[in-house]
Amino acid sequence: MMPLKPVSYAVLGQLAFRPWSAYELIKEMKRNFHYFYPRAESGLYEELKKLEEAGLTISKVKTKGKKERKVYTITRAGKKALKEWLTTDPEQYWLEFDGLLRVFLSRFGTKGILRKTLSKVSSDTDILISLAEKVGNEYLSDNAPAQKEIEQRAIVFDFLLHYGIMFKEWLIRTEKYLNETENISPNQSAVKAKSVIRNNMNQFGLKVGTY
Amino acid sequence: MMPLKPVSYAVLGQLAFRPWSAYELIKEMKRNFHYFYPRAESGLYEELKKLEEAGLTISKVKTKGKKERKVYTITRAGKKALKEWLTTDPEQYWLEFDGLLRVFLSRFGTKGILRKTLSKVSSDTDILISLAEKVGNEYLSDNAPAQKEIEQRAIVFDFLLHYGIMFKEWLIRTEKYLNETENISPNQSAVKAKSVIRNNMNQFGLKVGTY
DNA sequence: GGACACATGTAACGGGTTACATGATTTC
DNA sequence: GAAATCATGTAACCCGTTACATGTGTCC
Repeated sequence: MMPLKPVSYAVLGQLAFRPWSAYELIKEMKRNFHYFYPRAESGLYEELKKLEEAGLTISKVKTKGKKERKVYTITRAGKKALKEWLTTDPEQYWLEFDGLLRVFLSRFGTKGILRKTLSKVSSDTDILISLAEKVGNEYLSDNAPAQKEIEQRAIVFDFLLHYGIMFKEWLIRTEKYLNETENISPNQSAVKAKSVIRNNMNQFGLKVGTY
Repeated sequence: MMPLKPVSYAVLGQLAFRPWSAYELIKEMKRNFHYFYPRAESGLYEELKKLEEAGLTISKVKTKGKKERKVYTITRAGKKALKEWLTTDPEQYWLEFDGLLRVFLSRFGTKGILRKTLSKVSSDTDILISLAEKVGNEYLSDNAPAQKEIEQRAIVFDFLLHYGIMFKEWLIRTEKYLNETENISPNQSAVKAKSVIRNNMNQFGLKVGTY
C-alpha cells in the first residue's frame, strides 16, 4: 500500500466531517479548496478508491431510484491516519503567477501590453473576491457551517480575502507607479524605482544598506 | 514545431536581457522566478534546446580552458515571439498551500498541532522575506540592475514583499484568534468566528447580508 | 423526445521532477 | 589528490490533467 499524498488527506479530511457520495464530496472539495489546493475532479475518484483499499474509508451502496451510488464513510483507521498526517510539517506554499513573469519581462513589450496583463490579473482577482463575498455571506447566514467548523473556516476565509486584497492593492500601487513614470527620464524613473524598493523595505522593517 | 509553453517564454525572456550560458541563465532564472514561477533546473536545459530548434535562439560555443560551453543569444525571431506572447492573456494565478488545508482540517487534530503547522508556515515566510531583504539591498546597491530593468523589478519586488508580509500578518491575526478562543464556550467561539468574517468583509467593503 | 445537468468513472497523454551520469575546475 | 562546486545534461518515472465514455434523472 502506497504512502498517501497530501491530496489523499484532503479527501480523507473532507470525509472526516461527514459521509458523502463521491460526487457531492468532490463538489464540496472544489468549493472549499479550489483557491489553495486545486485538483481536477476526475483525479479525486481515484483517491477515493485508494483510500478504501487502504482501509481508511468504507463505502456502502445506497440505491435511490434506479441509480445506485456509493456513500463513503471514514473509518477509525482513517481518523487516526488523518490525525497523524496533521502532525507532519506542511509543504512550503507555492505560487504560480505568470502575470508577474510578464511584468518582469514587460520592457520587451509596451506599456499598453503591460496594462492589459494587469487588467486580466485584476479581473481574475475580482472573481476571487466576489467568491469570498458569497462564501462569507453563507457563513454568516442561517445555513452556516456547524459551530465546530466555522472556527477554522473563519481563519481560512480571513486568509483568502486578504490574499485577494493583496493582489488588488498591488495592482493599484502598480497602476499609480506606471502613471507616475509615464513621461519622465530613464534616470528619474530609476530613482523612483529605488525609492519604491526602499520605502517598502522601511515600511516593513527590513534592514537597508547592509550589503 | 510545437507551440511553446509559458516556461519557454520565461527562458526566452531571460535571454532577451542578454546572452547567457545555460548554467548561468538557469541560475539567474531561479533567483528571479523562484517564488512565482518555480521550475526544476534540469527541465530548463530542455527548453533551451527547443528554443534553438525553433530558431528563437542561437548558440555559439565558447571555449574557456578545456571546457567548452554554449552561449545562447536571442534571435530577431525570438524577440518577436516574446513580444507576441506578452500580448496574450496571463493564466489565472494559482496558489498551492497545504498549510491552509491543515487549518481547515485542524479540528481533527489538536490546537497544539495547528500551532506547529502555523509555525512552519511562519519560518517558510521568514525565508521569503529575508530573501526579499537581500534582493532589495542588491537593487539599491552599486551593482543594481540597469536602469531599464529596475523599473520592472521594483514592481515584482513590491509584490513579493507584500505577499510575504500578508502571510506574516495572517499568522499574527490567527495566533491572536487562537489565543482568544482558548477557553471560551463553543457558542461564544462561533460568535467570534462570525465576527471575524463580518469584520473582514466590512473592512474591505464586501456586501454583508445579501444572501 | 431532446436537451441538459447529475453522477461516476477511465485511458491516454504530457509536463515536470527526481535521480542519476559525467567530466572540468577550483579549493584545501 | 580529495572534496566540493561548476556545468550540462538525460532517462525514468509520477502526478495530475484532458478528453472521453456512459448512464440517469429532470425540465420543457
